[in-house]
Amino acid sequence: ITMETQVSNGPSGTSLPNGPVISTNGSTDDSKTNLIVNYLPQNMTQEEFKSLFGSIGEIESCKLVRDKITGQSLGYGFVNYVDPNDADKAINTLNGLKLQTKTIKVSYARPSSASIRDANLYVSGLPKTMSQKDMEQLFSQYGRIITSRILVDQVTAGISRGVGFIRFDKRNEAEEAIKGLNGQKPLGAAEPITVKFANNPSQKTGQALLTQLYQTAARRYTGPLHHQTQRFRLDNLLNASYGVKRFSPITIDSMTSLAGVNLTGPTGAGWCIFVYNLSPEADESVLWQLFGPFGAVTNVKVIRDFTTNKCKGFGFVTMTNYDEAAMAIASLNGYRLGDRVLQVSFKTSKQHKA
DNA sequence: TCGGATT
Repeated sequence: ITMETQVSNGPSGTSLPNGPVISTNGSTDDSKTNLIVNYLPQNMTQEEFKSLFGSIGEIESCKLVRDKITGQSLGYGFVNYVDPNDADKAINTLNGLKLQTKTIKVSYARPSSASIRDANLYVSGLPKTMSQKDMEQLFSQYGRIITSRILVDQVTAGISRGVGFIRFDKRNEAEEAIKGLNGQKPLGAAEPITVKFANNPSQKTGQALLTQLYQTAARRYTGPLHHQTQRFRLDNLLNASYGVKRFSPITIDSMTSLAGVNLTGPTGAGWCIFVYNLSPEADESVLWQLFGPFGAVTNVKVIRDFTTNKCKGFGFVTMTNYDEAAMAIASLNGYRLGDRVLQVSFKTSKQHKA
């Protein structure tokens, strides 16, 4: 039974226990007081959130939305004011406010409803030349777009990574967009795009979650002392690596002269490392174990054959900090893992050499 | 012997 059915015949202004005021048409009417706030800084706390929006006027309720497992902020929240005028004032004064690296967005929240859930799409294979506006234009034929984004390379600042997100107002609009656009080539594009429902933010591996937690904690509490500690630890690791057997001793300096390396840079958030000569049985955990000791690892991937599901002999590791990535490469290139000698280097952007 | 990408 839905809430609407329960209260639709009740008198105007019926209050449910602990609940909002229900209007005669059966829906809560907080459309003029309830706001959604997006693009909050990752480290903002519930208290800071409440304090910021409480400075505008009396708050009926507010909630910073956090990950169920880690408790980490998901970067957005809701504020319900008592007075609609305060909600209006909050939009006018706080929308577009720059907090740290983020520009927050403050707008009226859409009424909570099952039909607006799971309406978020993940799009990949986009032409690098396609702008956010182009993408919106392509998708807008299927419904009302609430938010959209194209992910860009962090260093070249602005080059599209060819992947993005589109949130529709309604789930059925998102479904239609998948039917209409998945596997299709946009106007004049060479490759078809992939359109599917986006993952939830908390669908990472346990290890990746731990890494993210660790990194967030490190960012929050780090200081000069911590940095020095980290350096000291890396020096120890480097010294320890002298004992590693190598079939091809190589220095970081000599690596930079290798073909393709000059094209290397951090993609997304970190430095991508190519690991070759993994066994067919290799899995992600071996990469975490090999690279984790050198510093912050955000992602590992073992490339497998689609049909056999066996490792194709190589994988990728993304590390946040250049120094740590360089140290891992210097230490693990030539490392003997079982009966194999690993080759480890920064990933090149070349397809492959003949 | 260099993928796929999850705000």
